[in-house]
Amino acid sequence: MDRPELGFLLSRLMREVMAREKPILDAAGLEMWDYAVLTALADSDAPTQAQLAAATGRDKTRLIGNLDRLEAEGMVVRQPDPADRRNRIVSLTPAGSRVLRRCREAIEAMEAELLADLDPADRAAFQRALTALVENDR
Amino acid sequence: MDRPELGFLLSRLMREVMAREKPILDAAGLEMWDYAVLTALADSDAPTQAQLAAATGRDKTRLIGNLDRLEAEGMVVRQPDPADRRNRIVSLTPAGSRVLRRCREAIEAMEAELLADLDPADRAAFQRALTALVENDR
DNA sequence: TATTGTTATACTCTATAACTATA
DNA sequence: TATAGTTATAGAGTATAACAATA
Repeated sequence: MDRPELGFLLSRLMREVMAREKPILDAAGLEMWDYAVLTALADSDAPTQAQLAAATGRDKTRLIGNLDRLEAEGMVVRQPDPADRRNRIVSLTPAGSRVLRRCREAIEAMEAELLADLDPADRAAFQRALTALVENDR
Repeated sequence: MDRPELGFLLSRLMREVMAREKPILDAAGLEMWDYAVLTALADSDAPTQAQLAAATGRDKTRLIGNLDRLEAEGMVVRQPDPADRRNRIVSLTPAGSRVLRRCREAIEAMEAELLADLDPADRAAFQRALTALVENDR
């Protein structure tokens, strides 16, 4: 066949990455989206739920279930914004930070293994290109 | 933040690619999965539905709706396999081939544009790495 | 009995529109 | 009136099990 299309390759690789992430997140009691939310929280500074929804590309109504669960498990807290009490500021708890760090380390190790067979120069170019493509489409 | 994770980057890029494919497929009256099925058909040789399901990574029960629609629109035909009449052999019609070729050309042009800003060496390495990663995880 | 394709069912995920409380 | 967060509802997508025809 022709060279496979980008969409085809990306979806296959995405499926593989998710399959390898699943046991790690399961062990931490996290769903895929919980992890995305925790990661976004670690990278932002005291976001409102609306800002957090935008940062994760998740709809604000769908974010709520994740936050409910994460809050019930003590990984995040929601506090009213004194400046505008319609907003709720979301932040990581120490427990949430710990869980996130553990997952992140395991996932980075998994990714290193996944990429291990690549030629080192190709690996670097791959990561550089991927980052650039995502930056461009912002 | 740390370097973004592979899963994060892949999902963002995947989302962008799908967003750019959508108008092309809409114009052809195809859903995303219809296109995947047509592509797999062009690359395989007279597959049964089970083989086609495996090739697309789609469950056999979910494939049926796509085939029903594609057959109703005259893009594929299902014929009983004379050698084993439990099987149904799926094949592209000339009309299906035409639609597929038009979409494929448009999508390849879209991808070329998407990758146009990359350094040429990085672009080649990116495609090489992506292909290798998908091959490995087969 | 096992397998291919199909249908039926329940379950999850998603999108949309109300609702509340604040502004 | 408009906005942030929440809830409710309906729709799409998915997984699973059963079924008919054939081997």
